Amino acid sequence: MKYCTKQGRLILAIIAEHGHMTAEEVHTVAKESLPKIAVGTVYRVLNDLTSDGLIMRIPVPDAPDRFDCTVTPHQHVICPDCGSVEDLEVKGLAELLKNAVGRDDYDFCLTVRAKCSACKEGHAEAV
Amino acid sequence: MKYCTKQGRLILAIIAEHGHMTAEEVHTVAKESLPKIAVGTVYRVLNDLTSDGLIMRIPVPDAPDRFDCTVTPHQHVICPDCGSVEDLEVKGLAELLKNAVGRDDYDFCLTVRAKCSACKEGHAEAV
DNA sequence: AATAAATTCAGGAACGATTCCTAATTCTAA
DNA sequence: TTAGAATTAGGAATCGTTCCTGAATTTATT
Repeated sequence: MKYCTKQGRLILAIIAEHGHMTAEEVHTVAKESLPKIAVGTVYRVLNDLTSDGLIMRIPVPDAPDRFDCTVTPHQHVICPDCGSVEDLEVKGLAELLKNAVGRDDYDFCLTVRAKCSACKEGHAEAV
Repeated sequence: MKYCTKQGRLILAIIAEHGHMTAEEVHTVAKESLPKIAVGTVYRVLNDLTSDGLIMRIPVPDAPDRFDCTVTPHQHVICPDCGSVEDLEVKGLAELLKNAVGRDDYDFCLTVRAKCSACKEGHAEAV
């Protein structure tokens, strides 16, 4: 239980409060409380928390991974312009996938790229 | 049309023949025909081909991207052990997603992590 | 509480995939 | 064939992330 240290508890709290943060963002916020905390520590703790299932990693193509504390299975919509992340529930996805893959022992990750409402209004074109 | 050069045509042909290759693999094969071809060229051409829609990029979390010449929309199963990639058709996925996202202007990428049959037999545990 | 052993950390170097830069090469058109 | 444009090779630079090392902190033992 690596997250039972000062740094670990802080990082877990940060992820719980804000969602969908990159490791760098976590580091920035963490430094407010622990000014000397190192990037390496943040990455290590994030990895530990992920393997313990307390947070989940959101791999983002062509951008730094993000971390989310929600345990409920859900997907993500990423804005290609500003990089913001929103949760997305796709009902029936698990079932559909199980049929397609033909077995149970798998992991998957689905990310949708779509402009967030803010970026959509600001610009003319859609993705 | 950047792929109308010697290098471009070669790379397109390589992707068409083998599937799911990483840029490095493409480079290795390409050097058999064009020994002086540079990695940068491979990456640039792959990007050009991708934006022109002639090939598709498969982003693989924690591993180099792969490129596929199939244009039919389909997903991929990646073996966490050996890194091999297989195609996967998930019927009804597009429709399901359209409903979840609530609009049309989006891109998405779904990758499943599951042991390939070879790796599954070799080892005891499933993912 | 003092000390030894173990864990965790900060800091920074190293890494791998990819992009960017520049000078040299190759193509194009007249 | 020669100027001008486009593309290349080669390698340096970038960026997210991991790895390494000695220092700091925690834990266990007495």
